[in-house]
Amino acid sequence: MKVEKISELTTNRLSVYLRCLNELSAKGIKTVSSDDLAKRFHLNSAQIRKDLAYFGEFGVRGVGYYVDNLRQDLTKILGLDKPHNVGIIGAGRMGTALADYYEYSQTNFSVVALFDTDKAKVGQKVGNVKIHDIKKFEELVKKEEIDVAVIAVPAQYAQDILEMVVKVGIKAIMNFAPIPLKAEENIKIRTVDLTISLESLSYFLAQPTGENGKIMKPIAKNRRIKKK
Amino acid sequence: MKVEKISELTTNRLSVYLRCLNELSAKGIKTVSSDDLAKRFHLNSAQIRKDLAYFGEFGVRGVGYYVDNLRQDLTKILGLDKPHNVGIIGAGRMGTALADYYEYSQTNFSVVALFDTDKAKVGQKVGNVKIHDIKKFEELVKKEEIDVAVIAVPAQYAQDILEMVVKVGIKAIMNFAPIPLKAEENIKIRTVDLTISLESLSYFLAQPTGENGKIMKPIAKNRRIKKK
DNA sequence: TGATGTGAAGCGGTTCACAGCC
DNA sequence: GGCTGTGAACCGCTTCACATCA
Repeated sequence: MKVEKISELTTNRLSVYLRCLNELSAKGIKTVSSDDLAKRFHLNSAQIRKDLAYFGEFGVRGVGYYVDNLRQDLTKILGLDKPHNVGIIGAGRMGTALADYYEYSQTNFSVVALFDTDKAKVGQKVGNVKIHDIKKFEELVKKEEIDVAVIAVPAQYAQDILEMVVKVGIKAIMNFAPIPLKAEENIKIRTVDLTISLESLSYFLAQPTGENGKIMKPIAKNRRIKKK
Repeated sequence: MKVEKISELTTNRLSVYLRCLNELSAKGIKTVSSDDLAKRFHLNSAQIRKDLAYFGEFGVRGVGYYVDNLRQDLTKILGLDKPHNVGIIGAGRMGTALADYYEYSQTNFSVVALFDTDKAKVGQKVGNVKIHDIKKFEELVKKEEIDVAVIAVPAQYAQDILEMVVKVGIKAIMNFAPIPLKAEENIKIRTVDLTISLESLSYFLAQPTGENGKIMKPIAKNRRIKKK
């Protein structure tokens, strides 16, 4: 077992493995080999083994992995056995949508408060979640034991909001503002940038495609004739 | 200039560069060097130059890049000068939130239709966008010239929906179902998995942190004592 | 002189392939 | 015999460093 730092790519895949195992478990399957798992879900068996090996020896040679044991182990590794309270900052379209979405997805995260500067919104509710004045953020973080913040404000305010959030002691942040945020090393920021995602589809659609539909090459766009 | 295939990492960064240039342009700045750009926005100057070099020679040695020229070039490379019509499949929380969100974000994408199987939803409107019966998908794709699909249905239906979407000739898909989808090579699928994002925060919060707050190492979770 | 464009080096993640163990 | 756990090979992306050119 390695004790080096684990790549986020690895932990993301653990989430995927856990889902796969949940499916298998629901089907009543008791053990699974890395090869079997890989074939069923279009994964790579060597990668599964390597990812798991970072955290311990979960398999049995000649047999594979015990589905339910591994499910429990991954749940614990991912911290999905501990509850967290979420505060969403920005009660605009994105913020309210996320509040609504997360409220009804059964996870270990529960949304306990929304925050906004707009007086007209403060006091209203989205589902069962109340919208508070952003000035009450610190107070609510203490009272509701919020340990995760979701930033869903316009890009230009995002960095300032982040700094406020960090100052209050929150260490895990999900950012939906289309801008990369900067914080210290020990703060975890996960940015979901829907604009970049759309623009990557736009790029794809803008490509000239060959017979087989594959992207052939970029459009030459030189303003000058290349000497070499 | 290279003509190899371009990594998605590169094109994602082009989106970022374009935003940065828009900011500079708004400030009235006319030229910028890769070093300057990198320092202002916490990027890497060599990477900026390399990314741009895939598409042509946009810079002037000894000067840098002309902000407005480069903005235009990137806009064209990313295909942001051409409009696209989007159909969102799944008028649940996620689908309606996205419809609402995208409708008011000024991009070259416009949401023209929502689709659902639920008869109670069909006929209703989200903002200005009507919800249609999923059976009318092909018809609407033709009529409204939809060329981008957003999949916002529960995980278990996502793969089937994808296949329906592809069959109708759509080549660019954004997937919000928490499951990796499989399609042919010439189809572009961009998956945004909010569950994995949350679980990665969960993992982070579950880690034992040292003095400096850094993640020290994974929890040893071996069921057996390691022999070696 | 100053900044680009780019080959080469460096680095991290993935895949291979097999020794070791059940 | 079968499957894990893992060193080694491989591959692709990032960063360096400098020849090139306005």
